[in-house]
Amino acid sequence: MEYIREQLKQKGLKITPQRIAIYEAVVKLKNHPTAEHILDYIKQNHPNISVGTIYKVLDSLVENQLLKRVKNEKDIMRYDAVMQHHHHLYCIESERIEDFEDLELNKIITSYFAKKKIKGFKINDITLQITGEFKN
Amino acid sequence: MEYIREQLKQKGLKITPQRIAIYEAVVKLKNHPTAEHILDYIKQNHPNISVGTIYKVLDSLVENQLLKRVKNEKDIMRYDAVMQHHHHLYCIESERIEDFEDLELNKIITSYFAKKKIKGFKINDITLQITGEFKN
DNA sequence: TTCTAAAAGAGAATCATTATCTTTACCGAA
DNA sequence: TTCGGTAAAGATAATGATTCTCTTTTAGAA
Repeated sequence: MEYIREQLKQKGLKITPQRIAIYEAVVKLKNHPTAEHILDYIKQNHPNISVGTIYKVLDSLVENQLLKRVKNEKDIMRYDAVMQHHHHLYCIESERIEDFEDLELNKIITSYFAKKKIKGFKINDITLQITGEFKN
Repeated sequence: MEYIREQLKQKGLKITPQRIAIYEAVVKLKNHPTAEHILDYIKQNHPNISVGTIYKVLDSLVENQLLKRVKNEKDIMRYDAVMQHHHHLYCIESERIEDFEDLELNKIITSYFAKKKIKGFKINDITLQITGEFKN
Protein backbone atom coordinates (compact mmCIF):
# COMPACT_ATOMS: atom_id res chain seq x y z
CA MET A 1 0.00 0.00 0.00
CA GLU A 2 1.44 3.26 -1.17
CA TYR A 3 -0.78 4.97 1.37
CA ILE A 4 1.26 3.57 4.23
CA ARG A 5 4.56 4.84 2.83
CA GLU A 6 2.94 8.22 2.41
CA GLN A 7 1.73 8.28 6.01
CA LEU A 8 5.12 7.33 7.37
CA LYS A 9 6.88 9.95 5.28
CA GLN A 10 4.45 12.64 6.40
CA LYS A 11 5.22 11.87 10.01
CA GLY A 12 8.95 11.99 9.35
CA LEU A 13 9.40 8.31 10.07
CA LYS A 14 11.88 6.31 8.07
CA ILE A 15 10.18 3.97 5.69
CA THR A 16 11.27 0.46 6.58
CA PRO A 17 9.90 -2.90 5.51
CA GLN A 18 9.12 -3.68 9.15
CA ARG A 19 7.08 -0.54 9.69
CA ILE A 20 5.15 -1.09 6.52
CA ALA A 21 4.48 -4.71 7.43
CA ILE A 22 3.33 -3.87 10.95
CA TYR A 23 1.09 -1.02 9.91
CA GLU A 24 -0.33 -3.16 7.13
CA ALA A 25 -0.92 -6.04 9.54
CA VAL A 26 -3.03 -3.91 11.86
CA VAL A 27 -5.04 -2.62 8.92
CA LYS A 28 -5.56 -6.08 7.45
CA LEU A 29 -6.21 -7.93 10.67
CA LYS A 30 -8.97 -5.49 11.54
CA ASN A 31 -10.16 -7.10 14.77
CA HIS A 32 -8.05 -5.00 17.07
CA PRO A 33 -5.10 -7.37 17.12
CA THR A 34 -2.63 -7.88 19.91
CA ALA A 35 1.11 -7.63 19.38
CA GLU A 36 1.14 -11.40 19.18
CA HIS A 37 -1.49 -11.52 16.44
CA ILE A 38 0.54 -9.01 14.51
CA LEU A 39 3.72 -10.98 15.01
CA ASP A 40 2.11 -14.19 13.77
CA TYR A 41 0.71 -12.47 10.72
CA ILE A 42 3.96 -10.80 9.81
CA LYS A 43 6.06 -13.92 10.30
CA GLN A 44 4.49 -15.30 7.11
CA ASN A 45 6.36 -12.85 4.95
CA HIS A 46 8.93 -11.64 7.45
CA PRO A 47 10.04 -14.74 9.32
CA ASN A 48 12.95 -13.01 11.00
CA ILE A 49 11.23 -10.01 12.49
CA SER A 50 12.04 -9.43 16.13
CA VAL A 51 9.47 -9.10 18.90
CA GLY A 52 11.08 -5.94 20.17
CA THR A 53 10.64 -4.38 16.77
CA ILE A 54 6.92 -5.07 16.85
CA TYR A 55 6.57 -3.23 20.13
CA LYS A 56 8.86 -0.37 19.18
CA VAL A 57 7.09 0.18 15.88
CA LEU A 58 3.63 -0.04 17.44
CA ASP A 59 4.66 2.53 20.03
CA SER A 60 5.94 4.92 17.42
CA LEU A 61 2.87 4.48 15.24
CA VAL A 62 0.66 5.25 18.22
CA GLU A 63 2.79 8.27 19.11
CA ASN A 64 2.46 9.52 15.56
CA GLN A 65 -1.25 8.95 15.49
CA LEU A 66 -1.25 6.32 12.82
CA LEU A 67 -2.67 3.76 15.25
CA LYS A 68 -4.69 3.86 18.44
CA ARG A 69 -4.51 1.69 21.46
CA VAL A 70 -7.88 0.19 22.29
CA LYS A 71 -8.98 0.41 25.90
CA ASN A 72 -9.90 -2.93 27.40
CA GLU A 73 -9.99 -4.69 30.72
CA LYS A 74 -7.35 -7.29 30.11
CA ASP A 75 -3.65 -6.90 30.42
CA ILE A 76 -2.92 -7.42 26.75
CA MET A 77 -2.77 -4.34 24.60
CA ARG A 78 -4.75 -4.14 21.40
CA TYR A 79 -4.44 -1.82 18.43
CA ASP A 80 -6.71 -0.14 15.91
CA ALA A 81 -5.83 1.36 12.54
CA VAL A 82 -9.17 3.14 12.15
CA MET A 83 -8.31 6.68 13.14
CA GLN A 84 -11.59 8.39 12.35
CA HIS A 85 -13.86 8.80 15.32
CA HIS A 86 -15.77 5.65 16.20
CA HIS A 87 -17.10 3.63 19.09
CA HIS A 88 -16.46 0.08 20.21
CA LEU A 89 -18.67 -2.94 20.75
CA TYR A 90 -17.19 -5.20 23.42
CA CYS A 91 -18.37 -8.78 23.64
CA ILE A 92 -19.13 -10.02 27.14
CA GLU A 93 -18.37 -13.62 26.30
CA SER A 94 -15.26 -13.31 24.21
CA GLU A 95 -12.38 -11.03 23.45
CA ARG A 96 -14.10 -9.72 20.37
CA ILE A 97 -14.14 -5.96 19.84
CA GLU A 98 -15.84 -4.36 16.85
CA ASP A 99 -15.88 -0.82 15.57
CA PHE A 100 -19.16 1.03 15.55
CA GLU A 101 -19.83 4.28 13.73
CA ASP A 102 -22.94 6.37 14.06
CA LEU A 103 -22.88 9.95 12.88
CA GLU A 104 -26.32 10.76 14.18
CA LEU A 105 -25.38 9.58 17.63
CA ASN A 106 -22.19 11.62 17.51
CA LYS A 107 -24.20 14.69 16.66
CA ILE A 108 -26.54 14.14 19.59
CA ILE A 109 -23.71 13.69 22.05
CA THR A 110 -21.69 16.59 20.71
CA SER A 111 -24.60 18.97 20.92
CA TYR A 112 -25.44 17.73 24.40
CA PHE A 113 -21.96 18.55 25.69
CA ALA A 114 -21.87 21.80 23.76
CA LYS A 115 -24.65 22.96 26.04
CA LYS A 116 -23.81 21.11 29.21
CA LYS A 117 -20.13 21.40 30.12
CA ILE A 118 -18.39 19.15 32.61
CA LYS A 119 -16.97 21.52 35.16
CA GLY A 120 -13.24 21.27 35.68
CA PHE A 121 -12.76 19.21 32.56
CA LYS A 122 -11.98 20.07 28.97
CA ILE A 123 -13.35 17.39 26.67
CA ASN A 124 -11.17 16.15 23.88
CA ASP A 125 -12.97 13.10 22.69
CA ILE A 126 -15.98 11.00 23.60
CA THR A 127 -16.11 7.32 22.78
CA LEU A 128 -18.82 4.88 23.71
CA GLN A 129 -17.92 1.48 25.02
CA ILE A 130 -20.93 -0.61 24.25
CA THR A 131 -20.78 -3.98 25.94
CA GLY A 132 -23.10 -6.83 25.09
CA GLU A 133 -23.43 -9.93 23.02
CA PHE A 134 -22.96 -10.59 19.35
CA LYS A 135 -25.87 -12.51 17.92
CA ASN A 136 -24.63 -14.57 15.01
CA MET B 1 -18.38 -1.29 57.30
CA GLU B 2 -21.22 -3.64 58.03
CA TYR B 3 -22.36 -3.12 54.44
CA ILE B 4 -19.33 -4.95 53.12
CA ARG B 5 -19.93 -8.01 55.30
CA GLU B 6 -23.49 -8.02 54.11
CA GLN B 7 -22.48 -7.89 50.45
CA LEU B 8 -20.02 -10.74 50.86
CA LYS B 9 -22.55 -12.87 52.67
CA GLN B 10 -25.17 -12.27 49.99
CA LYS B 11 -22.79 -13.48 47.34
CA GLY B 12 -21.97 -16.58 49.34
CA LEU B 13 -18.38 -15.52 49.92
CA LYS B 14 -16.71 -16.27 53.21
CA ILE B 15 -16.22 -13.19 55.28
CA THR B 16 -12.51 -12.78 55.88
CA PRO B 17 -10.52 -9.82 57.20
CA GLN B 18 -8.62 -9.72 53.91
CA ARG B 19 -11.71 -9.50 51.76
CA ILE B 20 -13.16 -6.79 53.93
CA ALA B 21 -9.90 -4.86 53.86
CA ILE B 22 -9.53 -5.12 50.08
CA TYR B 23 -13.10 -4.19 49.32
CA GLU B 24 -12.86 -1.32 51.76
CA ALA B 25 -9.60 -0.17 50.22
CA VAL B 26 -11.13 0.13 46.75
CA VAL B 27 -14.06 2.05 48.19
CA LYS B 28 -11.88 4.38 50.22
CA LEU B 29 -9.16 4.95 47.63
CA LYS B 30 -11.76 6.04 45.11
CA ASN B 31 -9.46 6.93 42.23
CA HIS B 32 -9.66 3.60 40.48
CA PRO B 33 -6.67 2.10 42.25
CA THR B 34 -4.31 -0.52 40.92
CA ALA B 35 -3.54 -3.72 42.81
CA GLU B 36 -0.38 -2.03 44.02
CA HIS B 37 -2.25 0.99 45.40
CA ILE B 38 -4.54 -1.37 47.23
CA LEU B 39 -1.64 -3.37 48.59
CA ASP B 40 0.10 -0.24 49.90
CA TYR B 41 -3.08 0.98 51.54
CA ILE B 42 -3.85 -2.32 53.19
CA LYS B 43 -0.32 -2.88 54.46
CA GLN B 44 -0.96 -0.13 57.00
CA ASN B 45 -3.37 -2.28 58.98
CA HIS B 46 -2.54 -5.65 57.46
CA PRO B 47 1.23 -5.71 57.14
CA ASN B 48 1.36 -9.41 56.37
CA ILE B 49 -1.13 -9.63 53.54
CA SER B 50 0.10 -11.52 50.52
CA VAL B 51 0.15 -10.12 46.97
CA GLY B 52 -1.54 -13.21 45.64
CA THR B 53 -4.41 -12.67 48.02
CA ILE B 54 -4.95 -9.18 46.67
CA TYR B 55 -5.30 -10.50 43.14
CA LYS B 56 -7.42 -13.48 44.09
CA VAL B 57 -9.79 -11.38 46.14
CA LEU B 58 -10.05 -8.70 43.46
CA ASP B 59 -10.88 -11.38 40.91
CA SER B 60 -13.60 -12.88 43.05
CA LEU B 61 -15.07 -9.48 43.87
CA VAL B 62 -15.20 -8.68 40.16
CA GLU B 63 -16.76 -12.05 39.39
CA ASN B 64 -19.38 -11.43 42.03
CA GLN B 65 -20.10 -7.95 40.77
CA LEU B 66 -18.93 -6.14 43.83
CA LEU B 67 -16.19 -4.41 41.84
CA LYS B 68 -15.61 -3.52 38.23
CA ARG B 69 -12.44 -3.49 36.24
CA VAL B 70 -11.90 -0.15 34.58
CA LYS B 71 -11.00 -0.27 30.91
CA ASN B 72 -7.83 1.61 30.10
CA GLU B 73 -5.00 1.57 27.63
CA LYS B 74 -2.16 0.69 29.91
CA ASP B 75 -1.14 -2.73 31.05
CA ILE B 76 -1.97 -2.19 34.70
CA MET B 77 -5.46 -3.12 35.80
CA ARG B 78 -7.58 -0.70 37.77
CA TYR B 79 -10.68 -1.24 39.88
CA ASP B 80 -13.86 0.62 40.72
CA ALA B 81 -16.22 0.03 43.63
CA VAL B 82 -18.96 2.25 42.19
CA MET B 83 -21.31 -0.30 40.70
CA GLN B 84 -24.15 1.95 39.68
CA HIS B 85 -24.01 3.00 36.07
CA HIS B 86 -21.56 5.79 35.36
CA HIS B 87 -19.08 7.09 32.85
CA HIS B 88 -15.38 7.83 33.08
CA LEU B 89 -13.28 10.90 32.51
CA TYR B 90 -9.79 9.95 31.34
CA CYS B 91 -7.00 12.49 31.65
CA ILE B 92 -4.74 12.79 28.61
CA GLU B 93 -1.76 13.95 30.61
CA SER B 94 -1.90 11.66 33.59
CA GLU B 95 -3.25 8.37 34.82
CA ARG B 96 -6.17 10.09 36.48
CA ILE B 97 -9.61 8.58 35.91
CA GLU B 98 -12.74 10.12 37.43
CA ASP B 99 -16.30 8.93 37.59
CA PHE B 100 -18.94 10.92 35.80
CA GLU B 101 -22.67 10.54 36.29
CA ASP B 102 -25.33 12.20 34.20
CA LEU B 103 -28.86 10.88 34.33
CA GLU B 104 -30.14 13.14 31.57
CA LEU B 105 -27.43 11.94 29.23
CA ASN B 106 -28.20 8.33 30.09
CA LYS B 107 -31.82 8.92 29.24
CA ILE B 108 -30.93 10.40 25.86
CA ILE B 109 -28.63 7.52 24.96
CA THR B 110 -31.02 4.86 26.20
CA SER B 111 -33.90 6.23 24.22
CA TYR B 112 -31.70 6.59 21.16
CA PHE B 113 -30.75 2.91 21.22
CA ALA B 114 -34.29 1.89 22.10
CA LYS B 115 -35.28 3.17 18.70
CA LYS B 116 -32.14 2.41 16.73
CA LYS B 117 -30.85 -1.10 17.34
CA ILE B 118 -27.35 -2.24 16.44
CA LYS B 119 -27.89 -5.17 14.15
CA GLY B 120 -26.30 -8.40 15.27
CA PHE B 121 -25.62 -7.06 18.75
CA LYS B 122 -27.56 -7.17 21.99
CA ILE B 123 -26.60 -4.20 24.14
CA ASN B 124 -25.97 -4.80 27.77
CA ASP B 125 -24.41 -1.57 28.90
CA ILE B 126 -23.20 1.68 27.42
CA THR B 127 -20.42 3.64 29.05
CA LEU B 128 -18.82 6.81 27.79
CA GLN B 129 -15.09 7.21 27.90
CA ILE B 130 -14.56 10.92 27.90
CA THR B 131 -10.94 11.84 27.38
CA GLY B 132 -9.60 15.30 27.94
CA GLU B 133 -7.88 17.49 30.46
CA PHE B 134 -8.65 18.33 34.04
CA LYS B 135 -8.56 22.06 34.65
CA ASN B 136 -7.69 22.68 38.29
C1' DT C 1 28.84 5.82 -3.06
C1' DT C 2 29.60 7.13 1.56
C1' DC C 3 28.29 8.32 6.04
C1' DT C 4 25.57 8.56 10.08
C1' DA C 5 21.69 8.60 12.75
C1' DA C 6 17.84 5.94 13.24
C1' DA C 7 15.94 1.59 13.25
C1' DA C 8 16.08 -3.50 13.61
C1' DG C 9 17.80 -7.71 15.75
C1' DA C 10 18.89 -10.64 19.74
C1' DG C 11 18.20 -11.74 23.96
C1' DA C 12 18.26 -10.50 28.85
C1' DA C 13 15.52 -8.05 32.27
C1' DT C 14 11.34 -6.37 34.29
C1' DC C 15 7.22 -6.63 36.62
C1' DA C 16 2.22 -7.28 36.83
C1' DT C 17 -0.27 -11.21 37.25
C1' DT C 18 -1.05 -16.25 37.84
C1' DA C 19 -0.19 -20.75 39.51
C1' DT C 20 1.20 -24.15 42.89
C1' DC C 21 1.47 -25.93 47.13
C1' DT C 22 1.14 -25.56 52.12
C1' DT C 23 -0.95 -23.62 56.07
C1' DT C 24 -4.67 -21.24 58.22
C1' DA C 25 -9.26 -20.06 59.50
C1' DC C 26 -14.27 -19.45 58.43
C1' DC C 27 -18.42 -21.46 59.52
C1' DG C 28 -21.90 -25.18 59.50
C1' DA C 29 -23.02 -29.22 62.10
C1' DA C 30 -22.67 -32.02 65.99
C1' DT D 1 -18.30 -24.84 72.09
C1' DT D 2 -15.71 -27.69 69.72
C1' DC D 3 -14.67 -30.12 65.49
C1' DG D 4 -13.93 -31.01 60.73
C1' DG D 5 -14.13 -30.05 56.02
C1' DT D 6 -13.30 -26.86 52.76
C1' DA D 7 -12.52 -22.45 51.07
C1' DA D 8 -9.30 -18.93 51.52
C1' DA D 9 -4.71 -16.95 52.71
C1' DG D 10 0.29 -17.15 52.67
C1' DA D 11 4.71 -17.92 50.43
C1' DT D 12 7.02 -18.19 46.59
C1' DA D 13 7.94 -19.88 41.99
C1' DA D 14 6.42 -19.40 37.26
C1' DT D 15 4.53 -17.03 33.41
C1' DG D 16 4.23 -13.96 29.85
C1' DA D 17 3.60 -9.41 27.89
C1' DT D 18 6.42 -5.65 27.47
C1' DT D 19 10.74 -3.04 27.94
C1' DC D 20 15.62 -2.45 27.96
C1' DT D 21 20.37 -2.81 26.48
C1' DC D 22 23.61 -3.51 23.37
C1' DT D 23 25.12 -4.70 18.70
C1' DT D 24 24.36 -4.79 13.86
C1' DT D 25 22.03 -3.18 9.90
C1' DT D 26 20.01 0.10 6.82
C1' DA D 27 17.35 4.21 5.09
C1' DG D 28 18.15 8.22 3.13
C1' DA D 29 20.67 12.61 2.94
C1' DA D 30 25.02 14.62 1.31
